[in-house]
Amino acid sequence: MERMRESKGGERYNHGTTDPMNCPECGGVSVVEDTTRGEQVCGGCGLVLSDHRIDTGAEWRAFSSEESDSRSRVGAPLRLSVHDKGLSTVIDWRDQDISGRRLSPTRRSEIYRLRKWQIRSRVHSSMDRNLAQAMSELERLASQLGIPRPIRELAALLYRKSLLYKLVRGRSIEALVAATLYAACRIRLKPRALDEVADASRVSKKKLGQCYRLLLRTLNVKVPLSNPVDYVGRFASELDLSSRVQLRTIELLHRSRDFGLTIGRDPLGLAAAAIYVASIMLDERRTQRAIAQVARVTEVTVRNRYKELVLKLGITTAPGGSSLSGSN
DNA sequence: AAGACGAAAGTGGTTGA
DNA sequence: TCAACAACTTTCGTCTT
Repeated sequence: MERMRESKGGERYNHGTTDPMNCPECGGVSVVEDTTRGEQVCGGCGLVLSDHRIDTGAEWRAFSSEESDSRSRVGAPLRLSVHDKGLSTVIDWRDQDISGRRLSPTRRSEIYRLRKWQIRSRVHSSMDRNLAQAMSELERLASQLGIPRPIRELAALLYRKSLLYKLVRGRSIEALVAATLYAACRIRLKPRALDEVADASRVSKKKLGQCYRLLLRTLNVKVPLSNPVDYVGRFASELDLSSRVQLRTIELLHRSRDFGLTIGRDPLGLAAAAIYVASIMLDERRTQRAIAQVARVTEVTVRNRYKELVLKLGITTAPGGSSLSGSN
């Protein structure tokens, strides 16, 4: 019972959002919500994962459905990718009240003072300044890579955690932001190539890789092994291939995994080669160069994987030349 | 001419002594 | 710390369609 009360090292987990991570203590995934206490507790070892959770439910009671409908709350949802979670007050620069009337001179000087302090207080600590900068970099990077909102929010959460662990010390904000985004994509099974993320940010691939590994080690985040199948959808749509080709590609990848062809191989190259084979099989041929470009590997790698695939899966080249047929 | 193929040399990361 | 190693890249010449 005593164990239930201890919160890990003064750390605060995200409040009011779903934590996608396992328990840092036992790695368990069964998280129990204790709504009366406002706590999130690991069902495996009893560690309190977060306390002071925000009750997002209504604070009023309604006794009829009309009453329930007539009461509501408005406002933007909490967003972790905005440094103050979108909660801060904004004082307009216009000297007008809500209905557009001009303010009296005394009122105006009062608002002027309020505005000044509001701006001063918004970014008050070094941590907030860091967050503000990091979150704008995150937005820039994520929109350049076309990464959807939920993954950005997860990246923001990872960044907030790494700030708590003081990982940014001695590293560039850009590198850590890029690393959190890369990790978030992989956690949500929408992996991007390390190259791709490094290109979009001003961070070298090496730095990015170092930051990423540090992130995993320190935050104890479990990232699923990168699976070539996860790349198929994106590559296929970039190459304008039909869903038939996608399905065939996935089938080929499953079979090649059974043959042990995937061990130690770059998943990007595997996905590329499988797409190449499937595109020929289903008569939607794309060139090795085009596929290699999309997958960010070289044609040589596509060729090598393709050769292995054809050899081990017993796919034969028909006398006609370019058409391939599987032997099941 | 474009695309595919293959050889050779070079690169960065991992492993084991 | 260093050498060996596997996987991958780059480059370039040749063959095929």
